[in-house]
Amino acid sequence: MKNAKISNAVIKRLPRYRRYLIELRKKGVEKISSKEFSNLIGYTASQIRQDLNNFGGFGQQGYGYSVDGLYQEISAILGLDKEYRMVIMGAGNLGQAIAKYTHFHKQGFKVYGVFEVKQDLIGQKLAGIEIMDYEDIVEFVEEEAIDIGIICVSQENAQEVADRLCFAGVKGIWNFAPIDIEVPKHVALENVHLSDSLHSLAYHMNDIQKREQLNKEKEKEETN
Amino acid sequence: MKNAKISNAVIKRLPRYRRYLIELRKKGVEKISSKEFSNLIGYTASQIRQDLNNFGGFGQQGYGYSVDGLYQEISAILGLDKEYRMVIMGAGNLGQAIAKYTHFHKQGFKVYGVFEVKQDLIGQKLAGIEIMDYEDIVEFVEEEAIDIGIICVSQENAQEVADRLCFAGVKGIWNFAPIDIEVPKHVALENVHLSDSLHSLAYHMNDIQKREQLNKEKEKEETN
DNA sequence: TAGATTGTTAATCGATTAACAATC
DNA sequence: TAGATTGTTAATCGATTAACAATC
Repeated sequence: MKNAKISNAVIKRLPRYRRYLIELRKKGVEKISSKEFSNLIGYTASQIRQDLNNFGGFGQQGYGYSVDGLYQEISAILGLDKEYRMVIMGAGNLGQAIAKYTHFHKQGFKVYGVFEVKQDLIGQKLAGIEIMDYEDIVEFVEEEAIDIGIICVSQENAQEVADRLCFAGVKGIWNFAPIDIEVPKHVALENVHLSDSLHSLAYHMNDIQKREQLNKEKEKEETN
Repeated sequence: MKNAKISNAVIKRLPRYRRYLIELRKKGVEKISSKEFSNLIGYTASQIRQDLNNFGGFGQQGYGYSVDGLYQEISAILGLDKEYRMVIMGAGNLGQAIAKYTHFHKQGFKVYGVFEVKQDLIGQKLAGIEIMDYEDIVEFVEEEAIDIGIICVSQENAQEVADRLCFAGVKGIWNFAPIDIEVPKHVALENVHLSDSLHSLAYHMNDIQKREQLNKEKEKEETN
């Protein structure tokens, strides 16, 4: 159990557990059973227990789980008890928005620089963070011990930027470019494909409408 | 086969297929077999054929799939042959970035208004789009036949904004607030939980490091 | 001790992969 | 016709759910 590979399905649920635990803590709830948690979060009690037991026995038979204890455990599993040093690649709209978005900063994910190729942007400041020359990225990552590179450049440049970041030694890449980039296996990669997400939304909207249409037609037939 | 519910795993792969087909088309490739496509995209040939056959027989035995034909089919399945009328809720950093991001506009997802409660922002323009009073959202959605509401407000206000949008009659909600909102079942919902994504990245970074550490220790032991 | 709820094993379900007959 | 590759059925794999003994 100690170093078995955990399935990605489980990992993707952890941040969600954590969000609900934060809310419970705010409300002053001290303990919760897997059944109560199930009613709240919508996963089965069985799945909750199964998920948590991948990492250890955090509960207590006959009692349940300590809300704060579980929150601490999940935070540690995700590595949120550490700080992360980040750079943003690309000072376009998305890069700027992320630089300004304080939400991540509060959670220990801190932006130390924004990198650009456009000479007119270099030297300016974004929410107190300097925009620097893309040419200086490797040196910066090494000297500032940067952990994460956030890719906010165009599809065309994303792979080259990723290569440069990996060469410089980042441990993780958060990719917002609408393309599948490749990274060496010792670098973690997380994609945020916004277009894909929007396309998926479009599908579901149309699917709902198509089903409503079909139901109406069926009702009509039954009336006849 | 015609109106069977398609699993979400399949739907999530469709935009990715489509992206690769666009690239192939750009390169002038006219036909592709499931095996060639597999090498390119990284899914098994079997899965590709299985996925596509949920919607119909788009291929031809002994030949393969027409790149352009398949692109058209998948676009139609996703509903990308239509236009979508959108509003952005919240003119903060994220709302502003999305308003300015032209990528979606080019794909037929058009923003017709940004809504805010902060009086000092109302009346201003963002990339040519007017910032309007949140109080006027219901009327606007009805009059302008808005399809999609994009939620870029704080966690605290997200549910109330979603309720208002659903009441006004949007068909889909694209939620960027870091909270699980609830919508009636006739409204499609797609979440972009950026924090969750970042937390998942943190996990994988730490997991890689832990494994490297373990390997090193094991090697040491073997040398002794 | 009795009741509650976990941790864990076993059963089920769904999704992916393999195999192959159909057919271009 | 022979070769290639699909569409589809069957087998496998992994993830979810159910069941229950362990234990607080």
